[in-house]
Amino acid sequence: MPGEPEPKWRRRAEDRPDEVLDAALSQFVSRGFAATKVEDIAREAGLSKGAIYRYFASKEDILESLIRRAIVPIAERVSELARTSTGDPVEVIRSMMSVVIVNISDPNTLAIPRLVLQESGTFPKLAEIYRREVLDRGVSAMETLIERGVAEGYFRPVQPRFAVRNVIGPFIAHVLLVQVFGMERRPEETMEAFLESHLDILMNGLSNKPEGA
Amino acid sequence: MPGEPEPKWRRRAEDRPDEVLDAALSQFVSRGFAATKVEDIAREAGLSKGAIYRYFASKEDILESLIRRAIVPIAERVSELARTSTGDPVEVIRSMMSVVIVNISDPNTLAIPRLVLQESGTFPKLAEIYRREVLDRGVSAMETLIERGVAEGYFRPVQPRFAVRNVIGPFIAHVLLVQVFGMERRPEETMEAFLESHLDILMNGLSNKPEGA
Amino acid sequence: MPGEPEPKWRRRAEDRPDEVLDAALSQFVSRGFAATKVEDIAREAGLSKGAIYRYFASKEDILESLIRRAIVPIAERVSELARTSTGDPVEVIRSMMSVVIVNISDPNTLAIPRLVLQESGTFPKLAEIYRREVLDRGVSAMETLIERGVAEGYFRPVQPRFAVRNVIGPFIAHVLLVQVFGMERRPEETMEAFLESHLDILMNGLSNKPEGA
Amino acid sequence: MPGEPEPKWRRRAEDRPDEVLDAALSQFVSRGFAATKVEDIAREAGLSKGAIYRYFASKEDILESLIRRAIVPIAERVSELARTSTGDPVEVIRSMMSVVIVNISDPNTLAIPRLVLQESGTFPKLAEIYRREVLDRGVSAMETLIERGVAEGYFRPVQPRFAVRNVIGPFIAHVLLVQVFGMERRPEETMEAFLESHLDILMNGLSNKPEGA
DNA sequence: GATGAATGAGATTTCATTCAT
DNA sequence: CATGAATGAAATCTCATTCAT
Repeated sequence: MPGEPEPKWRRRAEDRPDEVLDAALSQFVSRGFAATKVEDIAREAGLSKGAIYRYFASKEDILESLIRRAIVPIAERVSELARTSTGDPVEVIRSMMSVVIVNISDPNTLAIPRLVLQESGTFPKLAEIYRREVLDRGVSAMETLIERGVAEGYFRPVQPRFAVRNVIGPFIAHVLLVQVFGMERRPEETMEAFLESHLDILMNGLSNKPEGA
Repeated sequence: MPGEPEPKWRRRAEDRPDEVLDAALSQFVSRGFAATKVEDIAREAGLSKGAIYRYFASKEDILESLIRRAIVPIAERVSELARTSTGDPVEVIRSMMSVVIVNISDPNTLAIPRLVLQESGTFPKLAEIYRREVLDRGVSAMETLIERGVAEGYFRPVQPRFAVRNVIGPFIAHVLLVQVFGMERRPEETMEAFLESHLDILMNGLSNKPEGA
Repeated sequence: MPGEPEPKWRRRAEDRPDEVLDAALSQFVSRGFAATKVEDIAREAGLSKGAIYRYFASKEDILESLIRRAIVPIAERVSELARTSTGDPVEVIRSMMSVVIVNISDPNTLAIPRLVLQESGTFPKLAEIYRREVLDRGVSAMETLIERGVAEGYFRPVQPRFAVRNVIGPFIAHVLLVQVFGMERRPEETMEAFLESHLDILMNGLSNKPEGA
Repeated sequence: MPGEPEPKWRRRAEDRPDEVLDAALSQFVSRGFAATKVEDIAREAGLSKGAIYRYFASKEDILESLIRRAIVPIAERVSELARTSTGDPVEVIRSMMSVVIVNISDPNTLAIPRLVLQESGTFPKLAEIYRREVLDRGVSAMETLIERGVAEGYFRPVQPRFAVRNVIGPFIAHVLLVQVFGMERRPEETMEAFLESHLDILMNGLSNKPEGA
């Protein structure tokens, strides 16, 4: 004898697309695109299989929309970075890295490049979108920064196009080892500690050259 | 013995599994595991769909076998590296990197970690095998090497577990940018040039510390 | 009364069903019943999908209503024909044919038998309705007419049940060839010219019998 | 304890396509293309749903193949007709009509034009194929025949392009009335009787012209 | 009433795996 | 043994119909 009939569903056209993408992201990342059923996404998004197709034309469309949605804020952040890059390049790099660390720590942000990586074989378009929108901009901003660092005497005369790899590579390695391959991490190995180590080695090198040598 | 007709269609049965794995590798990498049909593999391997199942229990079994087969020589090489690691650690790292470069340049070798990466979402077992057999050994060998470098005064007092990321990360970044995301590479950007740049920055750092400062 | 705003979006509810049927007819004919979506009909009728179900119980109900609606005037016309059939049967046939020609030239009238033909496989009920309401009456009226023609000496002693086919068949052939199969029509091949040719051959035959032979 | 294990299925790749088309024809005609499930066809053809797709790319492909297969012999017969058309055109027409009657009496042959008619709305390609391969040839052969009949004095000076409709129309009317709309047929109304009636009316007309008038 | 979001049954199509030949 | 025809489970996508708003 409940007074309220409790409706079977609710109309929420506004919020659905984002909810579907959220659900899809989580499913794609944990099972891979091919192994995720549209019904899995629907269930997690809290609606029916058929309703998904009101918002997306196909499963592949969901994937692509997902990547595009995630890319917008990243691209904006990168553009901003390129503009504000004045003063000691080391400090710029350090603050950039802090941003990266924050993002890397958020599974949902990290999920995007993971997904692009995972599915780039099957959907080359994804890799291309990501490269065009994120990498081309981010990498070239970083190159410009290093170039300036060299020109202004902060850095040794390195080749910026290569040096970029030394800046971002260790992060990628860290994420792969820890997140993808599940290498166990000791308690003291925090992201912050890793950042300090990375910056130290990046700036000063491994070599123990006695001064004047 | 020239009397033997030597039928060309008869190949040694013991070679078949390897041919199947070769074909599977090439297909899996270019289309992804899920999008590859057993028939595709059969066609490329030059035998029939049914024959595949004489050698492998399932499509997944092919994938796993593929990873296992590729891992054996890598693991051996890594173990050997750990043993022969005497003398100037810089030289050891340099020669290791040369080996890495050779392997990275071979699409079929590079294909393995790519594949593991691609399919780790769907088959966590793959990531686990790869980690256990390759990363755990390789990374710890590298750690040991750095540890010794620090102990013997070659290197500054860095944390080996972090420093490893600075050694391998730039390679990973390079491969991802170029191979996965298709960032264009200028003619002068050879692997060898990159190796020199990486080693230089890794050892000496970016920072332009004036002597005596 | 010019003070009334006369909202254009409000149409008389009693017109709606007819508008739905008009829209459905046009859609069914051009795409077939199965390939027509209820939403297509709704869009063409200028109302929403849900509103359709206020007037019709199901898509099939629309189809059946459509046929029934079209059949009423035809059946009436046919009954009238049977009554007014006095005097020279040739003239009756000629005037009947004129009516047929007018109707055949109107795509919407022609659409009904086309639709019945198209969907009779899936919905035998349609064929049955059409036969009972139109053919049974029309054909038997025509039979009666011919019978009288024979009895009164206008016609040769033919079998009315067969002769009917010679009267209506050429029209059907014409429509099929031109409308359904798109056989090109020369400018001089007007409906009127065809009617004259048909009547001439129907009455006088093809044979070139010399008088008195 | 039966000695023979009775295999679940049999390999008969040679015969399958034709069997599938036979089954499809029967299903399409009785239920319409859209209402026929691929599984229905499979069941009637005696194999599984999936096996259908070894021989045909899609359900639509089955339909098209069906029409094409049926058209080949018809087109050949028509071409032959055009060649052998010498002597009294009335006799040619009579023998042609006999052929038509035989074919019309075979449900499977009649099924093809019925199917084309039914599905021409949804698949205009079908109508086009049928027109190009059958009608264009058949109709023009008939036109030529009539033309010759007129030229040689057998026929009155009719317009061949119209007269064709008087020749074939009554057959179409007959088939539609009887087969599609199920008008009941009396025992004496055999195909042969109809043929004689049709020929008589076609040649001599309905009109009861008193000799010498 | 009208709307169109949501449902869910069902249809097509794919393909790993089996097994007659 | 090899082959590839055949199976059948499963996945994507469609759309008539319902019902919250």
